[in-house]
Amino acid sequence: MKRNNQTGSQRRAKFAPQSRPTIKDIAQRCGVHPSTVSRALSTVMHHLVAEDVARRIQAAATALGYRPNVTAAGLRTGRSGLIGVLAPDIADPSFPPILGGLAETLNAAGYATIVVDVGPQRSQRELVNQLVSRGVDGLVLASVTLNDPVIKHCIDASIPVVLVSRTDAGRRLPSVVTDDEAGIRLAVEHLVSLGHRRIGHVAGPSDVSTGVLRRASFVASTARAGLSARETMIETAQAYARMAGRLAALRLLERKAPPTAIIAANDLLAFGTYDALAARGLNCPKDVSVVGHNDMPYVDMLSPPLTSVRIAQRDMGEQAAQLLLERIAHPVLRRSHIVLKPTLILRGSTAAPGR
Amino acid sequence: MKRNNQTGSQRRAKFAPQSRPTIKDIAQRCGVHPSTVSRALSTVMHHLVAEDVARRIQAAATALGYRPNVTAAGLRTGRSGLIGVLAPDIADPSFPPILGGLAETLNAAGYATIVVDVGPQRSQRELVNQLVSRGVDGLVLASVTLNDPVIKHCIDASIPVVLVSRTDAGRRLPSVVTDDEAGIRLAVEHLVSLGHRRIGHVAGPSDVSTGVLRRASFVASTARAGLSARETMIETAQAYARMAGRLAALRLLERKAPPTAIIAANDLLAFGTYDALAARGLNCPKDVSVVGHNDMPYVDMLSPPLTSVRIAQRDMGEQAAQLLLERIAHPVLRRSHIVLKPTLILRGSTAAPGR
DNA sequence: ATGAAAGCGCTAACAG
DNA sequence: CTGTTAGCGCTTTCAT
Repeated sequence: MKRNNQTGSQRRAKFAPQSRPTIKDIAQRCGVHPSTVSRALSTVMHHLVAEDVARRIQAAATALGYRPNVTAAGLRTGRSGLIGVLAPDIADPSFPPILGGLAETLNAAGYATIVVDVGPQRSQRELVNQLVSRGVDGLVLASVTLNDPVIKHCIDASIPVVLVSRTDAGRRLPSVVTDDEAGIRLAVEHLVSLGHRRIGHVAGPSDVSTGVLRRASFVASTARAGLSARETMIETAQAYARMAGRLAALRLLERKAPPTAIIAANDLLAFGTYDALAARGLNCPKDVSVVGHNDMPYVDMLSPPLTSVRIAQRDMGEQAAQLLLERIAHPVLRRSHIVLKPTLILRGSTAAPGR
Repeated sequence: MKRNNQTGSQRRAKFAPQSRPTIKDIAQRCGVHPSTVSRALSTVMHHLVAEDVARRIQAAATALGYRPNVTAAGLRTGRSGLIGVLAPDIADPSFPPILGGLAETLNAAGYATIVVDVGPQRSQRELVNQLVSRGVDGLVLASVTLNDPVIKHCIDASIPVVLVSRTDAGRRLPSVVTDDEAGIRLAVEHLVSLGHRRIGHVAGPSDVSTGVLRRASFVASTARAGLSARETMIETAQAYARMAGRLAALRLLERKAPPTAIIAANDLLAFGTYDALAARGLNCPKDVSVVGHNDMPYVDMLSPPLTSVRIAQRDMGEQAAQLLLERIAHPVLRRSHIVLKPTLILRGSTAAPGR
């Protein structure tokens, strides 16, 4: 049952781009023209070929272990079947679910994804260019800042793009995000209903949409709940990272009238807030309640289990993929911004103010 | 300052594979032959072209915003610059660090990675075939089972492959793994030194190397420490997942002489063990000590903070990438198996046996 | 140092 | 229904 390598090895004398059987090998073996093979193997052109010939070709293909060279096909058709994904930080546990939703939907449509972790300082422009060089058919950006130059770059290059998780300031590109306003409102209302009045916010970076929108919602929601500006306080974290959250939370706790509850703009910042409380010998939730955002996997295992705003990450990924597929099919720049509703998951980190 | 699209749009009358400038456009603009442009833009062939011509070409390239089509280049050279990575579960927080190490090293060498999440039931063979269809230059498998048919498939197809995290039974492919034997031995010695004698093991799935090796080490290490077979007990989890860990741990706790300490084959199983203890109203570490494995990010935030065997994930990724690059350069099947030393990180989940 | 020519594997327009 | 022809964008002989 050993395979015949003859045809494969004779060809390609000078350079050896591919050692697997090609459409030509099958054609030769079946005594037909390569294009007939191409047609027989294509689902869409399949009907143009005689039943029995098609069967013979199929058989030969499997016998030779033929695998189409999608790269070559792509060169011809101009579509690579590749989607580039730019992620802010793969190590952030809130990202995998989004990626899961993205990949599943895109795979189902025949696309593969190239995920690139945008490092701290790396230029997204350059990364986009590299992906374009690879011929990606579309881009998912999970990493944009509010006035990111990459937005204009993508628009100029007229690449199908969808933003996920974050939007740009001008809403120039289609996006799928969570309702940041609603998420923080839920958190504020919950804390106020527990009796908190001095509430602090560990805000996310001010150059990303989630950071500013959640912050704005904190201001608006606390005001609507009747809290005075003096009772509410905000410290901004430099990054969505545990250490940055710790530093910001420490600043909140140093105030003369420190908060009895802290809303963190994301769970990693909430982790840092836990650290800050521990460092100050404060108990959560007895001394200070904490609410996170994103409801990362396993935050129920913390001590205390983290009350957090759950966002539909997987859904977000799926919808973004869907939007991108539409965009690829119809490159019209109709704006569409999908906003998903969050829910508040109550756990042990919030309680009525102590004392 | 608007770009001249003439050349780009005139060409390609019938189909429109690419709307960006090509090597031809530059050649035309500079009054040279396309091959000269190719040479001028290639770092290795660059010396074959006159200094000033090269400069003119470079200038034209940047002016037009030229991006080489690596797909076309790949078709010609037979190398795509793509590496496929098969992951068992992207959502598992121990994976991102490995991926980080992989991607960084491979990117530095000019490769991009396509990460594919091997779902529960999906055939790895088929996924490998899809990646081969995409022309990947090499494969990193983080997902192999002990007698995985995909191994033979890859060997037969003579694709450069490196295993990471797990090995196959026959050690037929190069691999980078942690020293499973040493990791569990550290855990056992630690617990024995604390005074534990009845120790349980929540073993990983018996079809993956980490599962059986850690289990074997548990048996050997406890024996070497002088524990009898009656004092040690093992329950196997069906998967590296929290729920599976919970079920296995519950079985351990149901024994007539339950363990005073449990070593989980990985942190996710340790999470499940925490759940089981909580369900039985037992305190960790007072009633039962727990040791995890992998030292996932943020396990220090659990209650109690998880004592865990730390493995050098990032390093693992880097070394695997290195190995793969060598393998691509020299496809000789010299076996090389890199084993990284783990360390035990002591935290609050282990203490002397209670009462 | 440069141009000419060929071709990687595949698909699609055009004939018949 | 099938063969012919052409060519995607690029690299690499082979001649100058």
